[in-house]
Amino acid sequence: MDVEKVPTSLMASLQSLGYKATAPRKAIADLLEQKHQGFTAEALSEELPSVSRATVYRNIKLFIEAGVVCRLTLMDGSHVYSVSRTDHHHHHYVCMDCGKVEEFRASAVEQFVRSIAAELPGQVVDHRIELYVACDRCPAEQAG
Amino acid sequence: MDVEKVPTSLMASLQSLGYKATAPRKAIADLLEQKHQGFTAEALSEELPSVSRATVYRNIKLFIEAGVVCRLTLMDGSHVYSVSRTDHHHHHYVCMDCGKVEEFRASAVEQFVRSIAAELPGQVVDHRIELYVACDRCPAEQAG
DNA sequence: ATAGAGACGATAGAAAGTATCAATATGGAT
DNA sequence: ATCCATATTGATACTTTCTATCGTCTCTAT
Repeated sequence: MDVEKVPTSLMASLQSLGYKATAPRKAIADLLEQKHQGFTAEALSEELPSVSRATVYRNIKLFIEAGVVCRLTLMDGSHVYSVSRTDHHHHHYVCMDCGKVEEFRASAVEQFVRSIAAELPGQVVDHRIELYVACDRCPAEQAG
Repeated sequence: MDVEKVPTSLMASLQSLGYKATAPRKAIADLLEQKHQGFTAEALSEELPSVSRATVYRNIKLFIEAGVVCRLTLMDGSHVYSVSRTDHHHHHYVCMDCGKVEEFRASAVEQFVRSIAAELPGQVVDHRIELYVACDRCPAEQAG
């Protein structure tokens, strides 16, 4: 289990895909840089009243496409988004109470996926692993 | 990786929780017994025009509560439901093409989850593992 | 400075699921 | 077998989350 920080700015990652550096986009990127909890699209939109809701949704999609934001599914089926701090394939655990999201990598999982894949007909195209936790320090960690 | 069939009827599983055996409920249960692909709530509703959409949704929730139906999240974030054929804790793989859902158990995964849990602050409350596959035999397997 | 692709805001609409509530059906008690 | 309390249903309105449309505006390459 390890995580490597990749400090490239979120805006830069969109620009490298050819997307323009517009003001609303920068505002979203700047806000995302601060985020260390999972967030809903709606909440993000509310934090940026100067940016149209449609634009917030559009850009979340682009950030996901660029690989710098991930969408998680909570136990109730709702979605939260999380800024990715690593370049590498990884999975997430989410605190059900404070919304904090952490990334992990574990070769054991990937190995398991490969071994399952070998037993199945066809190809394993992708996989998703999510852990839902109740972190001990929630009350102390409520922040952006 | 193994699967144990539990042939108890879906209706019986609701009745054992104290829910009544109504005609719409039976119709839903009967249809579910046939299902070997994942399905959306909407599609199920369309297959049962004699049952109100609200009743279909309500009962899917009850079947999930009873542990005989599971909700999966596809890669695009949409939800499909799948009839569970086992009593035991398990995970799923879904064919992205034909919608077929299979259950698997693998002690390696559970062991991994325990080992991750040991490294985290707090408790791992739950976990979800989903594999997305493209099964070789899709065209031959399109059926209810 | 300009032009054209890309992006934006505003708003309407789609998709998926939930709430409300009057009418009905079920299952246990009699 | 009948009755009754309560669970359940259907119809519909509503909510939430997200997408499409479209006319206008803004980047960025030249």
